[in-house]
Amino acid sequence: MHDIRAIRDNPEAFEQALNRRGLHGLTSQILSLDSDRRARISAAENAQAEQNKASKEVGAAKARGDEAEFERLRALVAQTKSDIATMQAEAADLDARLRDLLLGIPNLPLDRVPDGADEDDNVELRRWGNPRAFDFPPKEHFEIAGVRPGMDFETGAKLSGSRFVVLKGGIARIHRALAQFMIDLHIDKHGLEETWTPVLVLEDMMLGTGQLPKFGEDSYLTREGYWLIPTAEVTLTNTVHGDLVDHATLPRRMVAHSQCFRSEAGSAGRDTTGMLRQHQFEKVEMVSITDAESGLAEHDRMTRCAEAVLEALELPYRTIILCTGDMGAGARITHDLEVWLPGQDRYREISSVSYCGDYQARRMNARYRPEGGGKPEFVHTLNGSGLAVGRTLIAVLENGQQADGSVVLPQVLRPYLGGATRLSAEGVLS
RNA sequence: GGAGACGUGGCCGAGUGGUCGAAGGCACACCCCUGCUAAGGGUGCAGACCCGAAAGGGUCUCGAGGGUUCGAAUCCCUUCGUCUCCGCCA
Repeated sequence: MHDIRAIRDNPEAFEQALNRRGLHGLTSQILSLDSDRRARISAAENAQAEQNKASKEVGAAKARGDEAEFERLRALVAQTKSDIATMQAEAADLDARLRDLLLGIPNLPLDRVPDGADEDDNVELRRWGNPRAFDFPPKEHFEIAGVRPGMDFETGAKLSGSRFVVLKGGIARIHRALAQFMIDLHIDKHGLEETWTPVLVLEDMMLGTGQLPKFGEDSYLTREGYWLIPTAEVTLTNTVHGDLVDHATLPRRMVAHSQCFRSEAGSAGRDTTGMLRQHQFEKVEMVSITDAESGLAEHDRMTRCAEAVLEALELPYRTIILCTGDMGAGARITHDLEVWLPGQDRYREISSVSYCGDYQARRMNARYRPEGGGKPEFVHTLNGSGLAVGRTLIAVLENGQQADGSVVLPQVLRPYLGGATRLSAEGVLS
């Protein structure tokens, strides 16, 4: 959510920044609502001040036993009461409308974010690793002989419908090993705090990180009113929801391995084969809560944390910076990591690392007191995948596949696989 | 699921119809004293919003929403959250 005062102080800059997001004319709408709102508030407050004054005099009159004056003032107060209620209602209505409008407006891109309409305008920052040269046509993950016994889409569909999968045997173990490896790397090498959170949350948390009010159809809502988190960003970030945290505890760097649930409304027909896009998947998520000064540096640090996972797994990738049109609503800048998938012969998103500034913090009302005292300031929040586990599984399988249908696995997974380094063409670890 | 209790400022915790935005403690900031792995004294210190160049003034907020009342942290209703006991259960 945006700071109305910042918009008032510099409407041109705000409008220009929104234009880069493809939004036009919102600023004048906001300002006009805001001035109406303030006029109403002033009127209501002045009326209230008068009533408060009269109320005090009522008490004084009563105390000195002046019944006539008491009755006169009482009647006066009663009379102005309904007027005040009307003015207050109007002010509250305008305030709510302004808030709703502001809640629906995306964050402002930083200057360094490239302008663009869609993913074609994203800018590559760097590449790591060389895609392997195959002496046979590489297959997609679900076509590889060694994978097929352990990746059961039929049973997944029977149990839960499309976009669900059942993993078995060696595949299930590799999947689990990947998640364990990632968490260990982040806590042992990167200094993040391992965190375990609920996957069902209250509605206010979804508002806090920005999934609501605009993107509710992307997530699942239970009968009891709980939302299933689409990412642990929701729970990790909202750990400071409503808090005034001690500055000395910043930055807070957390990592969680969680189930994620997405309805994938709007992506019907995309990535329908394989387990690239599922309704339920696992992700290792990183979240940092920082102060205003260190947010951007933290963004680079977090990007490095995610890149380190891919490098340890020997998976070629590229890091791109998303253009204004491709960036999520809450972000001021986003780095995507795209891993090389030889079966698809292209790079695919496997991590997204975003710096949100104080956008989420305003929604959550999460603040810290600056060092040496002073007014509380909003924290800055960052989130990034480190990494999407299912997609990492795909990348490991496709990049390690052999002509005979077996798969050579990354060395770093060995301790997590009972010493195994290969998945045979029959789907057995060895 | 049954019964009950609770929700106050950064934290703890008093306060049961007006003099309460709210005692006291802790934490924090500054000052004084003292002098060394401590302690003592003083002062300040909730947030949001509105008006104002500022000084300053005003409004609201004691989980949230509504009600009673001239007046609500305090009484009533609803709701969210938390806790305890019982039941069930991984």
